[in-house]
Amino acid sequence: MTGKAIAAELRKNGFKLTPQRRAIIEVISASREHLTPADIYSRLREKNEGIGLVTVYRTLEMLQENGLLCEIHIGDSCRSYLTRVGGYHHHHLVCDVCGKVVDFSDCELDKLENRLTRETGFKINRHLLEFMGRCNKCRQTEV
Amino acid sequence: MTGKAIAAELRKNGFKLTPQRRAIIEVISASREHLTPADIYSRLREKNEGIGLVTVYRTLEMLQENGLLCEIHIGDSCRSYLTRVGGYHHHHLVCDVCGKVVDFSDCELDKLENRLTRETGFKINRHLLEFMGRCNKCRQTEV
DNA sequence: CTGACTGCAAATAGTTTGCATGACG
DNA sequence: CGTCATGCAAACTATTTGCAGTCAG
Repeated sequence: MTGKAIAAELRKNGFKLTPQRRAIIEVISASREHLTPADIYSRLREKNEGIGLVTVYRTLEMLQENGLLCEIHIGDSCRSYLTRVGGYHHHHLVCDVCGKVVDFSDCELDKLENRLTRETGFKINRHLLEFMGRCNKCRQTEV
Repeated sequence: MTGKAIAAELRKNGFKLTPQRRAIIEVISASREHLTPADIYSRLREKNEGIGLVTVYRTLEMLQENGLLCEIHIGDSCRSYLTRVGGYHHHHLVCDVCGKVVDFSDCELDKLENRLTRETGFKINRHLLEFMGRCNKCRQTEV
């Protein structure tokens, strides 16, 4: 999903498109990695975008509510990291060493979900699935 | 896993069994729900156990490193919650409304894991899987 | 005995809120 | 123009660290 597509989506939902929001969307769209709010903030600073950290937080919250970016839980510290914009259902494969993230979408969990629904009486709305390991590159570099 | 089993495991690994640690283990073992560090602390306080919040944090960290309890990510705030002791591989089904947690162990992810390994070159070490929804009871109570 | 453990206080990190100002639509 | 958005400062929450005293083994 491109930055422009996101902007269009926001406009459609009645949100204002400020320079700050554009800048934040651009940074997220341009990155292949996962980013924390602080990461985004510092990248904006490097680009000399006058922006407050508070605005980053508020914009991220807004984007998330609109399903335009997704959360990820990495490592022991379970802080949320934000990955590039999706809009589509997908999951992550995260490298413990370098932090590289690979997306994948077919999680084949329907059968399991159905079984759990049947056995527990839960109405399942969503799920969180993440694989953690070591990427190809890091397998070679580290012993 | 009982509190005693955990104590034995700790002793085996060369950790000291202080009254504080015993108390914390007891609280966790007794609870069927997920608990935050603060939850555990306040329960201990109610039981008039003289204990510091810091000790709770440090003990939890220690237990986690020994694989004696497991983390869970709930809701939007991705703070870690700690559930009853496992030691065995399992996942959670969490109710968004009341916080009830159901464990399940057979996640049927081997096939997916193998495919991802093949396609990405990752060496996958572990995974995080959680289902979120509404439990049987809460489906009836709320509209 | 002695190193591991505790607990206070203070530091740190991350995030949220109040409020006056500013600008998108 | 009105309303929503920004950004500073300050509040708040969660967690970590320094350090002196304490205790399990």
